[in-house]
Amino acid sequence: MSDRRDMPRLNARGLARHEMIIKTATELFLARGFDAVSLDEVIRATGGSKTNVYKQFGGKEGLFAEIVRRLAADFLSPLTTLDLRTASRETGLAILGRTLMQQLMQPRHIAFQRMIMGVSDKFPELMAEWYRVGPQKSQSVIAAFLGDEPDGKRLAIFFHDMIVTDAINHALMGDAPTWSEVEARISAASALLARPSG
Amino acid sequence: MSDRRDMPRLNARGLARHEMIIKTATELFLARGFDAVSLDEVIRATGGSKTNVYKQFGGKEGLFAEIVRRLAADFLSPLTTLDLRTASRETGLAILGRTLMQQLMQPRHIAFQRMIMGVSDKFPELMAEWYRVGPQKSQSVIAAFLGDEPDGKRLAIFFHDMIVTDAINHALMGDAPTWSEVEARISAASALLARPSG
DNA sequence: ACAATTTGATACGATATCGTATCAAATATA
DNA sequence: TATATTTGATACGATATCGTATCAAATTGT
Repeated sequence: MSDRRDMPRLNARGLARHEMIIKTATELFLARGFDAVSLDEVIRATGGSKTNVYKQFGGKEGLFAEIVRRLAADFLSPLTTLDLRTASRETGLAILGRTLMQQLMQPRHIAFQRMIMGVSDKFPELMAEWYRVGPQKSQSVIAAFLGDEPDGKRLAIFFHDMIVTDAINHALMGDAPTWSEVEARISAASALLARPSG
Repeated sequence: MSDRRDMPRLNARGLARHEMIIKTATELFLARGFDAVSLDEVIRATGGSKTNVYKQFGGKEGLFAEIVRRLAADFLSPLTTLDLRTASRETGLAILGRTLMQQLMQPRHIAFQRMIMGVSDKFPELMAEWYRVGPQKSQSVIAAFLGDEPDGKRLAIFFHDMIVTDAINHALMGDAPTWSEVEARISAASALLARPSG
């Protein structure tokens, strides 16, 4: 329903404000969530005025949606540039796992996950979009590496959730695991799935 | 810092109000989260007056904390009454998994998980308490069934996260898996962990 | 250089929140 | 029965929110 008739064509100044609003609001939303951040606060921190937010994004929810979409797409970009053609099954899984976890354990991503889950009832479509470009994408990359074996898709989900879930839960409650603990789990999970019929 | 000097000794009426407030507020918080529910609304739906909330719980946050503690402890109670002494490793895991997922896939639990994760930055200790009586408890039961094998604790976490994570993610975005899909995952995970050196 | 559009600063209305305070009604206690 | 305590209903102050409206300043295009 976003009606673009009222959208001004952006100046250089307007474009700068557009990006600045997104940048500032991103940090505020990540730090405190959607509800706890007011538009007035975003504008105080950004400069300019609310005019921009309402003309360019339609309002607070539109701004939030734009921010979530940008963030979600960024976290997993390193995963697509790996070349695993010479790696063994176990080694390849371990490399995938480490690359993935290096991204997901960043405080920004932890904050993002908290933010998106907290509003998943209010914005289910945003959560769905996150899932597609987040967990689902990771699982696809893993499944592609596993090849065409039966149940490859399910095994990819298993591997993903084995190495990701508990670490993120701990991080969410301010008790992130050490990196060596993360690596230990990746090794164990890789070994588990590398075995013949697995 | 909850100072109990101002807490009245509860009447029969007072006790009834105490429980009624918790019951009403529980449903409201589950439905819409901590921030979106106002105390005035809780009282409108409960009857009585805000006097009770402030004298008995200290305020909105105290009420929320009490509610989270009660809910968290309830979800997994069925898990402790299972007798798996005659079950094979694979069958026992499957039974544990099904019992667990029957609880976790309930809409009330999905709402609870969304609620607790959304406020995990504001109330990290509440999230920690949830983790202890939730995932950690489940993992303990699973580990106990697996016995004293090396890495049993880690395998229990793996099994738990393999069957739980993806289903809950889908449920959170309003796309809960069918029960037969849940069972298929439980079977696959049980088989995976039932193999000799697993 | 001048007119049209976009952006900035600010004020406003309507509404809502939390926590406290007041005083009347109901209940418990002596 | 008389007194003390708890509960109910309500009002209040301070503060905050969103979305809109107004009008001046800056920038763009002709």
